[in-house]
Amino acid sequence: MSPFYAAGILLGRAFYNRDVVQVARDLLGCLLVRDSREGLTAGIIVEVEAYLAQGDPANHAFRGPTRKNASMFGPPGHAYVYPIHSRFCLNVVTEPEGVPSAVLIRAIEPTEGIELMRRRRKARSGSQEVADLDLARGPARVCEAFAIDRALDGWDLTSGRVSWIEGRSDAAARHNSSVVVTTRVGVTAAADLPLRFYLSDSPFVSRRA
DNA sequence: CTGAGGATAGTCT
DNA sequence: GACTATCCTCAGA
Repeated sequence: MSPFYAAGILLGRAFYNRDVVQVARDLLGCLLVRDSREGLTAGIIVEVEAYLAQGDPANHAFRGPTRKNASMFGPPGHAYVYPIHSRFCLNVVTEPEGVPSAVLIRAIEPTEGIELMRRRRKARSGSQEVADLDLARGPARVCEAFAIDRALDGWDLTSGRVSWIEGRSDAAARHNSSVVVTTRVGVTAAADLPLRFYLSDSPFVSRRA
């Protein structure tokens, strides 16, 4: 297996500097970590979507660079965080600098800091208790549970500080019996492209095919 | 389970 | 000022 995948090892620039679909598939089972003043949260990535640099009108960079999508044109391994409907979504930039492709993190299975995630999600949903299965099921919920907002737009995820991603764990690999491929959620353009990937046996996936 | 409605930053006219 | 959007929640069937 590629050294990219080593469990507990920080994913470096080379991991992200590859074809966006390949990176998307390889991110399944990896560990997203967020270190904040409130504490540490982490979880296994179970669902992602790819946004292509070419021929993909659903990509925010489809019509060229703007202030909003600037991070997508930056180096691979940086975060692209953008606001939507009063919430945020986290993408990971892939392929060489100047090529605006990215992977949307759509759902995570929490493994560390679960109590902190419960507090954050509860606070954001009108003090209603949030089921553990729903803590990070959906891209905006991921950002709420992990306290990711616009301040992290452009952040270098290979720095190993504040927020980063580690290679696939053995436990996740065992669970990763198969990957399901479907069309992307919530996009109206290029709605037929098979660019959503999730772990088939994870109950933390946002929507099943 | 599905569908309607809330809600806000960025972009365009 | 109007329109769009990589969504979420909840009411109703």
